[in-house]
Amino acid sequence: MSAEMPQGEPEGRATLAELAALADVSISTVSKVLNGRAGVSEETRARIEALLNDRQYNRRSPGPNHAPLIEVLCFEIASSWATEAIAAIDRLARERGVAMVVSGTNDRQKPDLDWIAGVLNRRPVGVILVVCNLPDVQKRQLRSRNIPFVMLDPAGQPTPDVPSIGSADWSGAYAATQHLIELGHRDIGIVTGPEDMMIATARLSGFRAALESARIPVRPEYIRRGEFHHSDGLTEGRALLSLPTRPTAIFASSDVQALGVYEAARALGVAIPSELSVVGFDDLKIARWAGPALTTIRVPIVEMAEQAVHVLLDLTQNRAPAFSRVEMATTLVVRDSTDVAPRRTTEMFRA
Amino acid sequence: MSAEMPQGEPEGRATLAELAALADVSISTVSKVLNGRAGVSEETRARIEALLNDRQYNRRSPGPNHAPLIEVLCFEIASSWATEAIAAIDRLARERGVAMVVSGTNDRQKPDLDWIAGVLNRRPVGVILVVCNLPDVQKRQLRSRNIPFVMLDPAGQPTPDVPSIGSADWSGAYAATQHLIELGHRDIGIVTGPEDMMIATARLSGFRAALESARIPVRPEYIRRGEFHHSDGLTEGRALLSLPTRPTAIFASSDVQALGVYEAARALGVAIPSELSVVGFDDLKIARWAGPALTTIRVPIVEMAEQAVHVLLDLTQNRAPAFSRVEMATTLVVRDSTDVAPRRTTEMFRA
DNA sequence: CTGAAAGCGCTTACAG
DNA sequence: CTGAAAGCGCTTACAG
Repeated sequence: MSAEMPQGEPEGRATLAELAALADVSISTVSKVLNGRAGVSEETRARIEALLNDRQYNRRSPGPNHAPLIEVLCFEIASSWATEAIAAIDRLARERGVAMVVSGTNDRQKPDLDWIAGVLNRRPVGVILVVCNLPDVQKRQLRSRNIPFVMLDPAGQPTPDVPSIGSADWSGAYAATQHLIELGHRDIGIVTGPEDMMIATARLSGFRAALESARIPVRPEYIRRGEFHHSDGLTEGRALLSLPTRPTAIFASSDVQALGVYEAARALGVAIPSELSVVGFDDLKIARWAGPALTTIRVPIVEMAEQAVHVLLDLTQNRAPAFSRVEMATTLVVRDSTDVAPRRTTEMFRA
Repeated sequence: MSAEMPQGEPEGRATLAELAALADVSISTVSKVLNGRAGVSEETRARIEALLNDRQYNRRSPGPNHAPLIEVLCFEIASSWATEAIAAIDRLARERGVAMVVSGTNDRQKPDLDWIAGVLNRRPVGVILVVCNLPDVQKRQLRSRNIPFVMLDPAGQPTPDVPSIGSADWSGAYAATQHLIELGHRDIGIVTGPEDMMIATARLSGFRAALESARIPVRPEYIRRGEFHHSDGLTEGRALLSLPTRPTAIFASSDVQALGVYEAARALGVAIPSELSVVGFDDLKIARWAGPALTTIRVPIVEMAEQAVHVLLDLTQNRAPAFSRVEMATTLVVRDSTDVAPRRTTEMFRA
């Protein structure tokens, strides 16, 4: 037995075999639980999970060599939204002496195949999912290793067992639309986000509800589907503005989209806000910088990110969070891109 | 066999068995070389080491299965520039199976006090400094631990012993200014970046040089200092446009600044580009989205970030990089914010 | 749902 | 110096 023996640790970390003996099951079964595979009764799974937890399986030993990490998985890492969230997470995590590993999803809603392997290897304190979700297997893998996770503005139907932090998208969209209605607009178009994203659906739904409350019929041709990108705002904005009865206001489901609508309007010689009012959603920095400055719905990204870090650190200390889902209030920010509706008849004949 | 199978990779990473076959030795021998054990002839060892290197065999770092990490330290993590760089680094690093730890500097040019401690603890494969620098002590700490580092667009005087990747700022500024001169502008203002940042100095210097080449005197009141922010573009832009002889063109040292100049012009009722031409620097996405679309100097952020990762991974394998400093070419991108100089006296006539 | 068994990638003591 | 063989920790297809 040479000095190379790596088992210098006081207890040595548990092996599957030991755990199997303790739980009175086979090694295979422990392995399944550890990797979130199916084919284990709920009871057995619970017993083994408790054991894994108890024996700190594969858990980094706390001590001088412990550099705590938070994993952040982002959909569209280069988007302004993700950027502002990352910056906020970084600031708060740094205060707590926790470093931040950032990964992109390669622009899909689910992580790369080898992402989870890296995470399990790194043994982070927790995981924050920014506008993306995890397959169930991976959720189970994280849970069995006692790595908590939180969703930030989840795109899919939030699962009740995962704490998630969102924004009040429906009421934001309602407020945006109401603002336009109060300005006298009746012909209001919308560029939506992708159908499979909850936030897009919520925004569309809030838009509809506000119109219905005001007894304004919802015209199908005024509803245009798109992604949240600039190019979608441009394409769908152009489509809306080329309609026989063109809308006098457009609600874009994101600020970036709204800038696309700006470009469409510019190209077609439609003046904002005198001939067309535009409302965005998010209140990114670019909303303030646009010309004219964009009226939009403020999503409190920084506060949301801070919540996410707090909840995660609570969970890390095995403190249950106070909620499973919270939606932070959105607020209407009126700037220069919205104005009273132009008079239909005169405007139509001149154009 | 479900779709979850993680072994879907076409090539997978090399196994000892494969390497053994290639080297025509036993698995045991490869294992010995891999772990620095004695009992292998120098010749065999060299052959196998070459192979390991060649096949990018995943060397296990000290500690139980260590996942490789790149550290990225960013000045102003939420800036568009940093964002685009981070996204590019992430993409490339992920391809190589390396994760990315991102830290902000709390908006100073040097890292937080406890940053280096975390880095040494995490034992990253290397460090990328995005628009920031390290105190000498920390450089020495990294060197002594064999952790290579690279500067991306360094703000300070580049030290010859640290590989750094920049952009051709001087020639970019020269090209921007020349473009304005060719359009007939003579009264050209500039909003610069902070004096202590090399890139700001280089851009100002290129501006001056172009004017001097064209024998246009440089008026001191046309040179306004600022940070690279929107607010500086606004403040200094307003100052320039309020001058008795107001400039007909403004060169902003960053795109974000240029949008600030847009806002100043809007506030003062100065039309772009008919009454005022504006050129930016960076070619961020927002440059394309601005109204009018911004003429700017393209800095190849993505290519620069990729270079940084490549150099770092080269250094990791103890291969010296091909250079200590490289500046990637910038290019003039003409869009809609620049036009021929207005005739001083009849500037109201243009439609 | 459960576990025996085959197997994988790796390490190591040991015979040649 | 070299490699056959035993073994370790783990995963997984499959029989029950």
